[in-house]
Amino acid sequence: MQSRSPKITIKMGGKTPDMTPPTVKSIPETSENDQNALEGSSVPSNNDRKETDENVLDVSSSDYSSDDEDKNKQMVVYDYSQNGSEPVKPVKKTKSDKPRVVSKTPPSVGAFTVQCANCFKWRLIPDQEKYEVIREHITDQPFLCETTRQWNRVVSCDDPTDIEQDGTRIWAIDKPDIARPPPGWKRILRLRNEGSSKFADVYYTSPTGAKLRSLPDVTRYFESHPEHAQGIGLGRFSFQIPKPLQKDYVKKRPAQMAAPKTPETLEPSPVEPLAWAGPVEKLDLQLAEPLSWAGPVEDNNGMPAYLKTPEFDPANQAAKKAKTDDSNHL
DNA sequence: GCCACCGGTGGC
DNA sequence: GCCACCGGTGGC
Repeated sequence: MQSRSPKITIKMGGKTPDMTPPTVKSIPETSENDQNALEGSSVPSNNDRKETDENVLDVSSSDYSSDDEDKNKQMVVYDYSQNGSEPVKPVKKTKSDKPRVVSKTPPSVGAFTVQCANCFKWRLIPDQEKYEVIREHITDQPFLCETTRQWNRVVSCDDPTDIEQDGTRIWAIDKPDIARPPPGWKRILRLRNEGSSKFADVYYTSPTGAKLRSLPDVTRYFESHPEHAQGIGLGRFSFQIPKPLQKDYVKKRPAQMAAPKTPETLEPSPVEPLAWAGPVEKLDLQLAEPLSWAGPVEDNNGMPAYLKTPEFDPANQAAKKAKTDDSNHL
């Protein structure tokens, strides 16, 4: 096994001949977990959530070049994110005279991949169902290259990785050990567009076609359909969503403003910090690109050109808000 | 800060 | 009217 972490680099947004080696840095947040995963420790460090053996989804990015929206959108999932990197945000600068151009179609999951616990190479999983089977017991039954024999594929740790983080997709960390949906049920993961307040939504469709988006929903459903509740515990349902590696994919909630300390003076406190939420500053971020749905994973080789080197250093957040796009000019 | 949950609504 | 999608927030 490799000594150090295989690198994950996500690049997207700009096109840049790679002048820098793939930057591999640990993602601030995920990195610790990654470390843990690496060590095989199962203890999530400070984070309450255990994110040790996550899977990572990669939702496509896309290029932004032409007017035609033939972009990729894929999501890939793997296990053991033992590494991290600072994803480069798809910052697209445009004259934002327009408040915002909503309603782009959100990205979709394009592929599932799981990382071998030995060699850390990623193996594509043929379909969601197999992926869910693997994910369900990923902690107790770590995924290995040879696991692919389950679907008659012969691959070993000596073979090259199936897929790389090359900036053509958006990657996200999935939660481990999520139960498979009960028979007749489906678990649906809907991704949101970049800049949304959440990365994705999970819902379940029942055998009767009902769509449930929370545990209380499920409970209510079972109450009204006792006949379908047969031996199905709530433990079979999980609404946990994956976490994007791209740190800024999800818009952060503006910090709560502390209440003014001073009780009062006679002044009518003219102050009013407009809520000034982020549209402005984040603006560049939110024009990601017109994403569209790239097909299945097979084409993972025909990667569109938009690679950008992440000069972005996780360490210096400063750059974040500033124009990252300087570097982004086409 | 994260996440579970649910309300709102624009587009169909 | 429905529903896919998004925002917000309370609780941790």
